[in-house]
Amino acid sequence: MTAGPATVSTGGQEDTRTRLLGTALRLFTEHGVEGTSLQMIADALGVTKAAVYYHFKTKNEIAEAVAEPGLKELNEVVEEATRQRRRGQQVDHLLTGFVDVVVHHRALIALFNRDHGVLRSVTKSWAGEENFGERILEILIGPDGDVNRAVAAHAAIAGIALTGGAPEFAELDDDTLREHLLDVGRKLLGRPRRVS
Amino acid sequence: MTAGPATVSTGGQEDTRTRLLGTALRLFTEHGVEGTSLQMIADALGVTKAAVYYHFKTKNEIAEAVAEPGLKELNEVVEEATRQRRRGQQVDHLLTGFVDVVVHHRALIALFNRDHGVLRSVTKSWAGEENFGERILEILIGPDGDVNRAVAAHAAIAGIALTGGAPEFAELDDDTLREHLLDVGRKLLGRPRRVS
DNA sequence: GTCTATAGCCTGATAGAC
DNA sequence: GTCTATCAGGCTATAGAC
Repeated sequence: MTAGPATVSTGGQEDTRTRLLGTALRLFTEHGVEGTSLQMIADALGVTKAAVYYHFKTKNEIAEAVAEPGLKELNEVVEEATRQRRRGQQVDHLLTGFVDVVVHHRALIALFNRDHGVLRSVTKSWAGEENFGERILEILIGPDGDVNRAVAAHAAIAGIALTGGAPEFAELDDDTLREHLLDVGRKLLGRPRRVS
Repeated sequence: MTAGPATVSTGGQEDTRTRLLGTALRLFTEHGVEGTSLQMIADALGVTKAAVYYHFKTKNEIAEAVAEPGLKELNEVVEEATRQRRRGQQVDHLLTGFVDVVVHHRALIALFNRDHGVLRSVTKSWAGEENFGERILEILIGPDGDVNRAVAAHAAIAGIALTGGAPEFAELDDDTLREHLLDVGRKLLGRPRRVS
């Protein structure tokens, strides 16, 4: 929010682009991604479809750009978790970090749960970073993990992401939702509750 | 499978319809629902688009018809669970029944995970039966369930469905997958392992 | 660099002829 | 019952004005 252009060397170029992403997010939230046409975005901006096409070559590029903040945060969480020494710390860091990202960007997640399904948009590959969804599962499962552990890890990621974006819990405040989602992860991954 | 027409009083009418559903399922599995056009279905059948429209008024009707066997089974599970006397029995019956349906129809579930997300196609309303996804959650949560229980139940349904349809576990045999998915549900819902 | 105008091709969907 | 012809609307693409 507050996309202040400040004094960027690129000048007003970012202006239309960010304005476009803003209204795109608004329309996506309102009508879903598939339910939002480029025409609607163009009309809301007061420009033509071709003007939209100039900034983003495809509709998917717009969706990716909208999702980027959340994916970027999640990527940082994964990298931080990888740098942890002990395996228990890796799992705990990843779990809490994942839940934080989900809670923080739950509006975004609710959006992508509508059209794609989470495993496709969150767990799959991201622009640049090769499939970092697998990296998340690798850390959670561990080197000596069996099938049971793999199923549990998979269910944890899917359950947390889908539940975090569920409209039923949209009114819950961040802290409460985070605590309950953490509980889901801890039950499935067998991590004890941290002393606070 | 083995859609034997047998001797139906309606004559050869069912023939084209079932043939259509068969190829539709095949194409859906291959390219996803959104990725399959009516043109592709018509071409694969050797007919025109309008011929397809004669049997199904809309593309969604085809998808619903393809998903119907699984939804029908799930509905029976819910009704059976409702008839159970004690609440623990209701939860156990629903959990095992849900896992059974997921495992049995995992190809179908994998299909709908791709385009909709499970909570939209499995948990939402079904032709005729009003939103029976809520009925599932009601039973799992129970009359005196708090928010923590609601989040756990939601995560259990989502986690089981998405994990059951995940391609990573497609090669697993039914019994193994069922056991691990049951474990997920038991951990989240706090049900002890049944003595076998 | 930024946008308008226009067009191509495909989709789901309808109306009406055999 | 089945198909031809046709429609409005979607995304993608190019040409050219400022």
